[in-house]
Amino acid sequence: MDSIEFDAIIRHPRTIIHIDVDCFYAQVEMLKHPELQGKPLGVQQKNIVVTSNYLAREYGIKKCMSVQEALQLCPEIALVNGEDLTHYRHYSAKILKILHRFTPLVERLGFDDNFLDITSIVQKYMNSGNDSELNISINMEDENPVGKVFGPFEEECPCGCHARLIIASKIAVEIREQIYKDLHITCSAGIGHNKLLAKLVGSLHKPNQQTLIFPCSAAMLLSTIESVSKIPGVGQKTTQLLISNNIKTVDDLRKTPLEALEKKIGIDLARKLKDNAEGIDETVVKPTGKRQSIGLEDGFKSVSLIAEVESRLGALLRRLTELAMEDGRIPVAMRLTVRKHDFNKSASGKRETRQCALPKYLLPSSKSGVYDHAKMLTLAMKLFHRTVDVSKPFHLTLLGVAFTKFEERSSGKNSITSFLRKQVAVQSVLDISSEEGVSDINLGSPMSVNQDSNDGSAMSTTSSPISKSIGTNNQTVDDDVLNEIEPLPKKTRLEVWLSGRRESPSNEMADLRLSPSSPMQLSPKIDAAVLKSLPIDIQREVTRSWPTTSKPKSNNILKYFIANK
DNA sequence: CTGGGTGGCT
DNA sequence: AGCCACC
Repeated sequence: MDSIEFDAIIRHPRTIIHIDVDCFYAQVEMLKHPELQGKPLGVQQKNIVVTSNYLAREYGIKKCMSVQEALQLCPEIALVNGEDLTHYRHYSAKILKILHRFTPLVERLGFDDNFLDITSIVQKYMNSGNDSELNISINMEDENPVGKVFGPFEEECPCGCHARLIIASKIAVEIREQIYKDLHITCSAGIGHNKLLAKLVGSLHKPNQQTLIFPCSAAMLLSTIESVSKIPGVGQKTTQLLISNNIKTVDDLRKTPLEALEKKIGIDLARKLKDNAEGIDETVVKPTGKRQSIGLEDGFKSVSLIAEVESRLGALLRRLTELAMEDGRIPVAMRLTVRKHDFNKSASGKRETRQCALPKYLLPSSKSGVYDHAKMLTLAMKLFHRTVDVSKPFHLTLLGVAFTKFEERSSGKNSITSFLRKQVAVQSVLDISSEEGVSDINLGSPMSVNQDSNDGSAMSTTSSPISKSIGTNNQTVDDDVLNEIEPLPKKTRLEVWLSGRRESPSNEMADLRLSPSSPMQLSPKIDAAVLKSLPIDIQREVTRSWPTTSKPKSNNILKYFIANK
């Protein structure tokens, strides 16, 4: 037995707390809507109730249940739209700040799931009865843990972990109390000597509770969870792989010899799972740094028109650049995500992504402080054309855009890189201005193409930055990427009209929505004229009925304007 | 009739 | 770039 294995089995040197915010989205929504206090509440994204408060759960509402199902179980449930994650992100950041008061060793999984390695904090309390930096008093006299304890209380482990875990349970109370005091948000906690145990044990008693596990109960806890799918890291695919090998429970996993398992599922996975089955997990708490990507997605029933793709991407990009500004770092790559409608499966198809560099001149200059949204959209559309063959009909069910790499800034805003970047930015502004005329390119007005009047007539007399830059084929020094873009077809009236609509996130086509009870907002006359103005291939595309699971659609352009949510 | 994010591995 | 996983 080597020393690592030795450590894992009879020494338990680390002390880990897992903090899980109770039904996070639902709690945030209850804070936003105090009038819903005491009522069952669900958070809805598209047709899904992604989470609910505990009152709603009493009716049997589960995570990611369809709205219809949820309403059947609990007709009086209040449903709140949770597609915009801004508030959740906000609270998540506040929670992280509180956790950082205790230790920088915080690993986040999602917005509401955190591991803290408090080994050194516990050590300080063990040594001196307090932590000089962490100004929190802990009752060292009481030898009993706070909160629940999983498993029988057996004799102390010779490595001394019992005392450490008991102190940790008191620190967990402090953490939860501080989060509640500052934010009025409740959390549950799990305390153990590794991440696996801390996470699993914390889920035993919720909400607003905490549970400790001593190492001697580890194997028992793992037996208790039964299904292998409960092991963190074992998702749908791995579960199916294991089940196809007749392994359903953790005990099945335990009974399978390592050598046999390695042959079935691969050496790495086999070793990890065999360890986990015994409650062994040596993975470290990896402090979560800055996000590696910042992205937004929008899902929908179907998008088949380039104009709508452009419109939706424009909306996503505007919000994305806001997020990037909040983040403060400078993105240097852009990724586009699409999900194509899959006719073979009733469920959603797989995603495809395309990435490209984000040229420096697209970044906010220190002068204007804004992104050039028009060129960003042009770049995103270039990625789109690289992903989707628009010469054939396409039916997308999701569009996403993300910034995926960020400029390293060695120091603050006076660093040499920052200085150079400003010079470049200013230079590129000058270049554009001198070639196009300052009045034509409106750097200070993001996405003017989409923020112009709702009345499409304005668009016919004012050229957008996009059409301008294409029409003049401008060759600024920094156009090394954009000048490769094949010229977009001149905008049709339909496209102009569509892209000129004011949008709201996830509701871009609201103006186009037709309901049986409301009069049509698009007159048949305009309809025909718009249709005629389309290129012939687009006409065919727009008027073609595409196969669906339901009855064939009529050859009427209006159906493409009917709400797709 | 399945959400909107993230990160890691290959 | 895709797959898988997590919340």
